[in-house]
Amino acid sequence: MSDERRLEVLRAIVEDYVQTREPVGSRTLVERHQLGVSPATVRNDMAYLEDAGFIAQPHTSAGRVPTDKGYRLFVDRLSTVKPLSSPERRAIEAFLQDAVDLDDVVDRSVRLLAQLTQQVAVVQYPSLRRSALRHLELVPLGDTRLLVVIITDTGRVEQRVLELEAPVTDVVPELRARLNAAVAGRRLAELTEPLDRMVAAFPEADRPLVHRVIRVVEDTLAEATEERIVMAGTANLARSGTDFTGTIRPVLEALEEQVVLLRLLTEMAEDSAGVAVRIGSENRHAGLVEASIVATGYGGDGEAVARIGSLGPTRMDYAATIASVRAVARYLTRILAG
Amino acid sequence: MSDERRLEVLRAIVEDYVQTREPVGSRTLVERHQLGVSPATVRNDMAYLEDAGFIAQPHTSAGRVPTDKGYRLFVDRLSTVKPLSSPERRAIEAFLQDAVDLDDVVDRSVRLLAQLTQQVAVVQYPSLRRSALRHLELVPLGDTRLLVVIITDTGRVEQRVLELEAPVTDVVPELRARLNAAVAGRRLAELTEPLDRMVAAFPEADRPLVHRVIRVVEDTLAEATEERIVMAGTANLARSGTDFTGTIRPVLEALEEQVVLLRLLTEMAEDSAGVAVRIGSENRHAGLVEASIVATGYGGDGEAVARIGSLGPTRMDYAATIASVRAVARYLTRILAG
DNA sequence: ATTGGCACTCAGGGCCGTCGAGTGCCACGG
DNA sequence: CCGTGGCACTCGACGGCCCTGAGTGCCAAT
Repeated sequence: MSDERRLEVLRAIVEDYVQTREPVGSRTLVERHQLGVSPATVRNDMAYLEDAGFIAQPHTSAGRVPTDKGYRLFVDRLSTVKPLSSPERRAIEAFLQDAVDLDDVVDRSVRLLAQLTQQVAVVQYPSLRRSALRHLELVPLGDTRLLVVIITDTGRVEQRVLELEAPVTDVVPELRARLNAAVAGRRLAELTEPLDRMVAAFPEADRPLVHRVIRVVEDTLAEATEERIVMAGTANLARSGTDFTGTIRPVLEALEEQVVLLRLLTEMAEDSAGVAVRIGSENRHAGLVEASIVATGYGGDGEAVARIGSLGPTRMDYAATIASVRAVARYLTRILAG
Repeated sequence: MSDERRLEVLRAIVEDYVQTREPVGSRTLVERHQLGVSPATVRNDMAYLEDAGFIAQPHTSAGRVPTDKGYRLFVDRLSTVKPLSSPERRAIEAFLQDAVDLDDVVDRSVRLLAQLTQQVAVVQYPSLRRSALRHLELVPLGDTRLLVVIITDTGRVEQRVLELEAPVTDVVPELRARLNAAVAGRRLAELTEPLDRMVAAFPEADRPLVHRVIRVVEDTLAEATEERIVMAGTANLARSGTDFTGTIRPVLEALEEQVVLLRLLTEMAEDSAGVAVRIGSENRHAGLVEASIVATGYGGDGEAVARIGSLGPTRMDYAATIASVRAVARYLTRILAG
């Protein structure tokens, strides 16, 4: 009874099931894969795998289906990422190259990934928290309103309107200059001290205004809830050979809850290859028990600035999906840096 | 043979079918509605309505189902908008009141409408083309790049980066001042002349820069393709008593094509009540032959600035949907104006 | 440990037969 | 001329029935 062979059987089951979407039995298994043993032997191995919780039968006298645990073992130990073909790579690069601004880059990326994986693609906008500041702009609007525009090195622009008690003073130009000197190129974590020092340079009377501006900048950068997510390929959920027992409704519902998605994306720990996989019930969300998510970070050198991922049925082609997600993330990172 | 009664029969058929989702026959019809005639009579009327193309039978010996033409007649002549209950109104108002910025307003509106109609809600962002400019901001990024930020009176902010041949000159502050003087409060259509006059005020050497900036502002405002659309409630497409023969896939696909959606929304002519309805095949789009759209404009006094709508199966409760769309549009307009 | 053999299980598909809602048509009466 | 009751006919939906075939577990043999 070789442990080796049992794993081989599991791999065969997963691959077969992913391809055919039908429970796979011992006979067809030995026919389609070169296992070198008889169906009876495979049956024994299957019994073992079932005891161990890697596979299950939908009903007596049916073939076996991988469980979440089975898929997990498969992606952890058995699957080898298949690199994309070089025409594919070129297509990706060309497609992303044409983007005109950040919105366009993100939009193209998410469509591209959905197209490649034939699943639902999800891209998180570059996080403000981890981005460095490029520029701050203060624009007086009327007498008592001040527009604060925040521009990050990833090209993202965020704006907030401040309602002031007192009329906007003419300290604004100086404040803009000093603010920019203090924040340029810094990240949120590195902001507090230089900003505090800066306040001291202003006369007592102007301090309230200065404080409010600083406050709104910090709040905006810290505000995790403001994270935006873009999605594409939801139609793929309804593909002909649809998976998802019953309806896709709970999945669509989960996808509309951006909060849920964000949590999922950010919580996912990455394995050594830099790609995280969450399988079925590992997603702690009722609507997603039949879904798997493959995600990775992108942007920034070293530390990722946001995440990108693909969501599909647990029965997905993990190797291909992982390859696609990785590829798009890599090109995306390159584009943003350039 | 009263024409009156035939219409009454059609109304009964539509109402019954919308409620039960089942082809309606003559007997059940007279049982459920007070038509005051016998089933046989209704059958004659039905035969007429079928000849006229307002209803159809899925198969011989089944009840009748309204056709697109039937629904059309229904919404045009037979349906009376039912006003929302006042608790509903208060809830809408309270919900929208809490919004903090434009994104939030739009987001809340679309979710709200999806919730009210139990369908897919769609909101077009306030159009740049029809908005008035509030402010322009020019921010030099490094030596040869210039960020142009455009802020409209609807609170929308758009940005573009210009790559320049020559280093950014110190004419930028002056350009900013003059630009703002020239454009403030104006709409796209009213821009050309003041901008042209303004160019003359600059020395020959700076003209190329000035022209490029003007160009990018005009382009951005004119660019219809940049229109953004926000959507919510796609999960409602997969509701239990699902309509849509076969799958919802084509509908999801159509919804992902923002271009298609935009065209639909803007093309729709409004009837006297200010609400436009497109039924089934009236949407010239293969994926939407089983869908109807109810839309109206919002924002701006007099002339609408963008559109909001709800999409569902042709078999929808038109009266209720129209009421909801109208209500949300009205509150949305009020919020944006305040 | 592996294998062939064997008895057993069970979902799915094809094949009626019944049921009932629904239709069209026609002849009759106000 | 319109509305009505009656009647013969249609046809999809539903349920029961049987058969088939893929699949299983177990056991004795190698």
